[in-house]
Amino acid sequence: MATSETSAARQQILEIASQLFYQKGTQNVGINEVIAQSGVAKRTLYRHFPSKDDLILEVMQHRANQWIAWFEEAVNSKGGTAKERLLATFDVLQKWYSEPHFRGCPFINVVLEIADASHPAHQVSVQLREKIREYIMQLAAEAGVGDPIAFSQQYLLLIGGASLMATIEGNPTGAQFAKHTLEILIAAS
Amino acid sequence: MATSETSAARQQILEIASQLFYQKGTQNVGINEVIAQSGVAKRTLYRHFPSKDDLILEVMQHRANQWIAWFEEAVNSKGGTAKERLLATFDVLQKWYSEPHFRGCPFINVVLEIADASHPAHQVSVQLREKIREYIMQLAAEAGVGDPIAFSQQYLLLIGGASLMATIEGNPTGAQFAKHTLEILIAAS
DNA sequence: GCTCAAGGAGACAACTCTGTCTCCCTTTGA
DNA sequence: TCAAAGGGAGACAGAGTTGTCTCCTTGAGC
Repeated sequence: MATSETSAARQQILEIASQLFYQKGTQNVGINEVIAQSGVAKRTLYRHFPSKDDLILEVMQHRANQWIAWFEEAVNSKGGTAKERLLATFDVLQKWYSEPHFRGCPFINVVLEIADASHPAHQVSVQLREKIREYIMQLAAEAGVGDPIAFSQQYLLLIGGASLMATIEGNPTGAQFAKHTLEILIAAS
Repeated sequence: MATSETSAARQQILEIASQLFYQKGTQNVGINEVIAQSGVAKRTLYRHFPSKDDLILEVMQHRANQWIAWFEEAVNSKGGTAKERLLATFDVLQKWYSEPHFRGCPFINVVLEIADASHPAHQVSVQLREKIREYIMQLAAEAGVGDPIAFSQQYLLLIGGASLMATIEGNPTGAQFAKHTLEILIAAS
């Protein structure tokens, strides 16, 4: 029997909502559109998700888990020294920015789309940033960077800046500027 | 006689809308709230601004003009060498991030809040970024930086990253990380 | 075979939003 | 003096939103 957590309808709703929320923005997608695309009854959606905000939260949590796993895996599979992997992060990101349906970093998008800072989905993005920082800090320590904590903060600046450039100007090459900056930071440390 | 461009009601609407849009987000402020706070009739608002999108556009254009003038003035008044002024930009920004009612960079906010990239207000932010870049490029050239164009792009990364950090984490100290990074970039050029 | 949860279909309530419209008053320039 | 424009107050249309409710069907485990 399909339990409440693994039911096909639930998975379908999450998948469709994830796509729609990303492509059009959470605020520009109505529940009616989600159920129409999912081929699911409204009653069914509200049985699994008490409110639209709950649905948004769960979609973002799922997306964040997927993203960090994908990111670390993509970087680690590049191999090489820790320094090489640090630099490779921006190659991975540039590929992401260049994907045909890229419409900005979903975690930046959702924070700014939902102006209310107390919205739970806001925390998902903050926590993801922290996970990224910790991963980078580890790589930096391994690469022998002088102050890995400060370095990881500077990294957050660069990844945020590059993602913003990709989002606002639709320009994926911010990643290369960031990579170049990172190289200088490592050399100077 | 108060012409259509300088009328008191028009100025009042722009001012109130500017505040409300910034504090709560353009999408979370209704026309009814703008007119209630402005003490103006709905008919009057629509006489001056054909639609809410027109109002948003005009508010953002006004804000962008104000911002770049304020920024350049604040930096130039710091005096010192071109290099010192370049670095001082992030002191100016940190002060901005620390203001009591700071709620993120309004130009980043509006782009991501209005998910539709074809909205005219989107262009205002893109153009402002370009104005910032040109201003920085000039300073960089004056400071004897090797490649002022590439440098100005890297600067956009840093200002975007710092503004994002201030917005998402409510942490104004991103400006100091950015300043430190900028110092290294200048030294390495 | 029976029970009960999951699901489909969709009406409906109770909002909110933008933009239009009417009616009337006030100010000002010719 | 008078016409025209600016403005105030607010009803209203029309579309949109989230979330609730009823009624019906299906299927799996006991």
